Amino acid sequence: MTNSCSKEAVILYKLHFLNKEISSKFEGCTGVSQSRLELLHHLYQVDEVSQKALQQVMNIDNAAITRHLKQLEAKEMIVRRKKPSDNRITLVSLTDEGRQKISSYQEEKQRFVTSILKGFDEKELDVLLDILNRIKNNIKEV
Amino acid sequence: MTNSCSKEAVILYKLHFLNKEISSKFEGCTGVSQSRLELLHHLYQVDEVSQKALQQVMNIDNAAITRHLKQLEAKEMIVRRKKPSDNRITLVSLTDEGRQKISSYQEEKQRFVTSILKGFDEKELDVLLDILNRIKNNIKEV
DNA sequence: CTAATATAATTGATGTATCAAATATTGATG
DNA sequence: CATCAATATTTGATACATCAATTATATTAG
Repeated sequence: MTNSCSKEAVILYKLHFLNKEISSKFEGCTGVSQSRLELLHHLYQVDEVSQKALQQVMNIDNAAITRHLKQLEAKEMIVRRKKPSDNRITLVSLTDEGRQKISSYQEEKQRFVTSILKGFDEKELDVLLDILNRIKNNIKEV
Repeated sequence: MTNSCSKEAVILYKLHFLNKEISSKFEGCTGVSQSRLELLHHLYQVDEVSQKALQQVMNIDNAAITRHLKQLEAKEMIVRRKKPSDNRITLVSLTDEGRQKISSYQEEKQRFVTSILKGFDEKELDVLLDILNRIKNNIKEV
């Protein structure tokens, strides 16, 4: 892959590779997947949300939300109830146990991310953030 | 996700998000997944390889290789045969049609990656490459 | 030579994502 | 009010990855 490819192609390849590695290690270190923790993080910041709202903020498929929540419900980390004023809508909220558990996940995550970005100073982090934002904007136009 | 998080955590999140977007658009633009094209690219550069060797260079699970190849074989893009001197080993090679098709995939990929990295000059690409390499090295030690 | 071990590939179970179709409920219109 | 359209969620089919167990073959030690 490294030879006979444009520099851009190598970057794309490395991004892909990196992400696979990160996802795998993330789960190993924190005990939860990135997506799952992101979902929990959103719930952490509110009292109650509809699945629809969750789905939109997470930019993930409806079906995936349903399935995540089903599992989290089974583990008693969240509760769901129908919105009284509109029975189409399901409202989701964390249980107390859920809320507690997230704190420790977040700590693990912070430890993880610090080690991944070890050796980067503030200025470099900003450069990287800027790069990621620019790529994100480029993607939107594809 | 953007609030109440360390800069590092935001970067991790954005990397994750970016990759999801890229994967999705990549497939839409090129008609093939990143992994699949990477596999084909490796095959493109050699005459014949064992599945084992493919698996190692791609850093992907054995089972995933088997299943990719099964599909590619069904589409007549590759052929497989047992290595005569060791029947445990399966050797894989592209068909002529496979070889042709890859060329057009690669063109699409180049178009795609160029648009994703639009606005980045040579020096910035090097900076990004360097960053990705450093992160990769950090991950190895986690 | 035969039993134990190692290697390569495959298969089955599982996790997480997608899309498309089905279901339930609400709202709006003739 | 009856029907039709819109909205939220769920389910089923598919894709692609993992791990663990299985199969087939080769190698090695006794």
